[in-house]
Amino acid sequence: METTNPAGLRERKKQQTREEISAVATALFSERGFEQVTIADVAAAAGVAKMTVTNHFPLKEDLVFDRAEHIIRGLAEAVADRPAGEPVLAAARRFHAERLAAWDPTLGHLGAAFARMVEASPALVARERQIQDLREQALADVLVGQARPEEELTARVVAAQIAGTYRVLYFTARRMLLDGMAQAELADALGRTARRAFDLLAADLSGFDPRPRLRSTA
Amino acid sequence: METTNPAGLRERKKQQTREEISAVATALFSERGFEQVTIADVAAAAGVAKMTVTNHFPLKEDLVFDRAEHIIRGLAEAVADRPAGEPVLAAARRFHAERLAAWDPTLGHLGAAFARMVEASPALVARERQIQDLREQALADVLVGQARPEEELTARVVAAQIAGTYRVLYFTARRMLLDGMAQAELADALGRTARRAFDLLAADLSGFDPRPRLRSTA
DNA sequence: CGTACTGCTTAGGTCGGACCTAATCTTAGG
DNA sequence: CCTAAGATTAGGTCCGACCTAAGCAGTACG
Repeated sequence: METTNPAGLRERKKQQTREEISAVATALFSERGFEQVTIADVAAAAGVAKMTVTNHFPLKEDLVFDRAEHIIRGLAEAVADRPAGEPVLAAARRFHAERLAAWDPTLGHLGAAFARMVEASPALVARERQIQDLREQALADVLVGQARPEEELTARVVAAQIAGTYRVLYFTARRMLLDGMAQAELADALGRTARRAFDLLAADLSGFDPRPRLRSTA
Repeated sequence: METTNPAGLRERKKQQTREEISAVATALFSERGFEQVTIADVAAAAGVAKMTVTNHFPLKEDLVFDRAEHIIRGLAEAVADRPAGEPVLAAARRFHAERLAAWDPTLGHLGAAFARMVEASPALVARERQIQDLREQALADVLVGQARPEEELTARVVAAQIAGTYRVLYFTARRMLLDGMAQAELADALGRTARRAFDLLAADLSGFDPRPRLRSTA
């Protein structure tokens, strides 16, 4: 039977094919742009059949975001597995700090070339947002599952706030990259920004009004 | 010249065509399901050329969400035009209450049949989320534009929190509809839920932990 | 009041992504 | 070995997105 032998030759070859395709695709995409490369191009360049590409990557966008599952599940699992007594928000904050310390690029810092490629393609931007929506969904599912029925709304609002903060931090990292910030500086800047963002999350923002003074109409 | 005569016969005919197409499409979609109807089907049923459909509705999904622009801009404009001295969160809360009082179905209560049609189609669910992301973007643009540079992060976090709350309320309305709640009850329930959600937004949620007591692993 | 212009609509395409079926080949396990 | 499982292949269909050129119906202006 042997469906998922972790080290079987079969499985290794499959992964090898998958990574070969992914590597070739990323190269083509950053060279010519996502929309200017067809799946047939990728297949030809990788020396496999078109169907093999779509078997490994059901959507063309998956060729770029091949760690989507990891991004989607990570936060939800970290919150689900948090130590007893740790509030949800603290767990989310800790998880972000941990990922940042491990320099996990799924927080948004996959490199300037990658960032430029994504921003140049509406399809990739849309897919990126969808992945982050799914991450919010996964987190909400965990929280709703743990909450009493009368807490469901609170659980969903908390999930939205946490996922929203992660999203803001993700795009902030992207903007820093595109502005040409060096990696050494980026790590520090991201850490500081994350601390500020999570502090804001816990703070009372009901008085926020960026326009209290009169200024000429922007 | 006369490019946009508001009451011209030309313009009226165009709107008439647009609405005819939209009506025919909605009927076909709720009858057979979104994916089971092609653009050619819609064109044939409406008695126009395929190109006419795609001229009025660049994406197939636009045949369903033809008020997208309205949804996207409404919140941002309400916040941008808020009275002097009114905090952002208060404006967002007031706008939601106003739209609910006017029974504006873009808050999520477009009818159970509509809700079922959307939920049955991955493409429509994705488009719906994208519209809500664009709404967040629009709000963030307004707030960032009004804020001082050092307030930018705060502005983005606030935008994410408000848009997140709107999204939670939207899907809560959807769930109520799908659960078969009657319209009379729905109006009331939505109002109460909205008040609770906006209260949560202002409250300190940093202690939220739906699992403080030990329960057997869910 | 007729004519020229504008721009909505039409016809008939191309392109590419998503999906399908059946055949082929390779490895794992009996 | 030899068979079952499953990865890969070949060759196709379908349909949404997009294009160009031509047709046609209101509008504006002389």
